[in-house]
Amino acid sequence: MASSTTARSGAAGARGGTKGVARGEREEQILAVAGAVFGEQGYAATSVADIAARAGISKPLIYNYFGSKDGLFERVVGEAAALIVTEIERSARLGAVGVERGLVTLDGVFGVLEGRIWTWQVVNDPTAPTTGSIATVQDACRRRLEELAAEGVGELLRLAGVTDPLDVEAMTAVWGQVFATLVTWWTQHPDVTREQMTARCVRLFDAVLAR
Amino acid sequence: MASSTTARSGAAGARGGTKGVARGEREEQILAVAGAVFGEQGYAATSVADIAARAGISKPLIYNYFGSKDGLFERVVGEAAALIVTEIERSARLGAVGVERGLVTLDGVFGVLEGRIWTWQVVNDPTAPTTGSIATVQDACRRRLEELAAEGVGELLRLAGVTDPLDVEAMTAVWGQVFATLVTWWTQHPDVTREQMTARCVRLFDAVLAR
DNA sequence: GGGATATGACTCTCGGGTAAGTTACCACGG
DNA sequence: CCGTGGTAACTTACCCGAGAGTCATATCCC
Repeated sequence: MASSTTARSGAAGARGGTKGVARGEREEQILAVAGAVFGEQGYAATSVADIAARAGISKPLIYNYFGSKDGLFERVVGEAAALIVTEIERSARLGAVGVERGLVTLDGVFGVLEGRIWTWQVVNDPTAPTTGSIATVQDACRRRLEELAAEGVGELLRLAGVTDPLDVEAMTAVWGQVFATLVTWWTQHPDVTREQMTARCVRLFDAVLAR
Repeated sequence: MASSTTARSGAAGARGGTKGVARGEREEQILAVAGAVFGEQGYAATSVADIAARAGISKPLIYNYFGSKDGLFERVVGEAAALIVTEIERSARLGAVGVERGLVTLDGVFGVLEGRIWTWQVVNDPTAPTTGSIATVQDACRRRLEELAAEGVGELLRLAGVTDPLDVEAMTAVWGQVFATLVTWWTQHPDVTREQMTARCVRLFDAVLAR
């Protein structure tokens, strides 16, 4: 029964078998590699085979651990979103108001992202599926940022005598993108430290905003 | 050998044949449909078969006319980019300065986009190929906007005493995204007229910017 | 009849996902 | 100290559907 299963193995043959890496360890390794690759190339342009190759393992192992490409991506996004949301909630609790609050949040996010820029890219990946549980996770994270934005923006505009709800809505969208742009700009300038980046934001806000 | 080619056609059979539509006419029709579909779903999520179905024709006809999916998309993006670039160059020649200039450009772009919002989506499609001639066309269009932005932003910051080149670079990126966000926000609020949108921009700039 | 316009049915590649088998580690009895 | 079986980790080789791109053929107008 077990004598000559198939002629599959041949000379070189299949050489599967454990490499002595425990499940948890392997899982973290895959998540780290997947985060980097997804962040770099985007969800759509990344194949599971890519990640397997970069991690030095085979594709089915990834399916064994995460079930599907989406399952893997969801785990990656989940970790990333948790990191960011935790940070912006912490920043919100610091009690800064108005523009100051925006700056504090930016600084906090810069801190969390140091050395793991893919975190931001992955949560804001425009090529990710727009429906399903992945989108749910991404949306939750973005909505949290949006909430913070809406507060600060509403206050700012009220002071300036603007009350139209659509005005506030549009401005909130703008501020959200300003935030994202500053973060993205930073991720593209690796030589700039977090402190320098925060100082830059302060300078620019001072120069441009009427307070 | 040649007697009975194949049993391909059968009873119902292929029913090709001209429908009396001239080449130029058909081409414009396809471009119009393709623009709408690409703008709505994005490059990656759109199949050539989708466009053919929406246009009421068959897939090979599109290949006959445009050679490839990329060829078609490039034509669509080319038209869209030309429209936008022409408009922002026209706006630039009007001679407005500083914040005023930004508002004039926004208003002009709103005007051009009325009733053809896909124009904007297609040029800024994040799922389009990032290399090749398509990217070249998109980049040229975006770079033009960036140039305009750099001028206005440089001036604004100089007045406020900010001269660091990286500051200017970052702020230019921010302004570019603010512009894009306002346009995108408008495309998502079809009930808002161009005039209302321009007025909104004026209000928001007044409220927020130090002039 | 001839050329332009049009199509059904096909091929080919890429990438997600799976089946089945291979190897290493580990506990335990002798 | 040496099997020996059970299980967890791992791989090769495959399936299958979607979508880009092609070929041979069919119809219409002049």
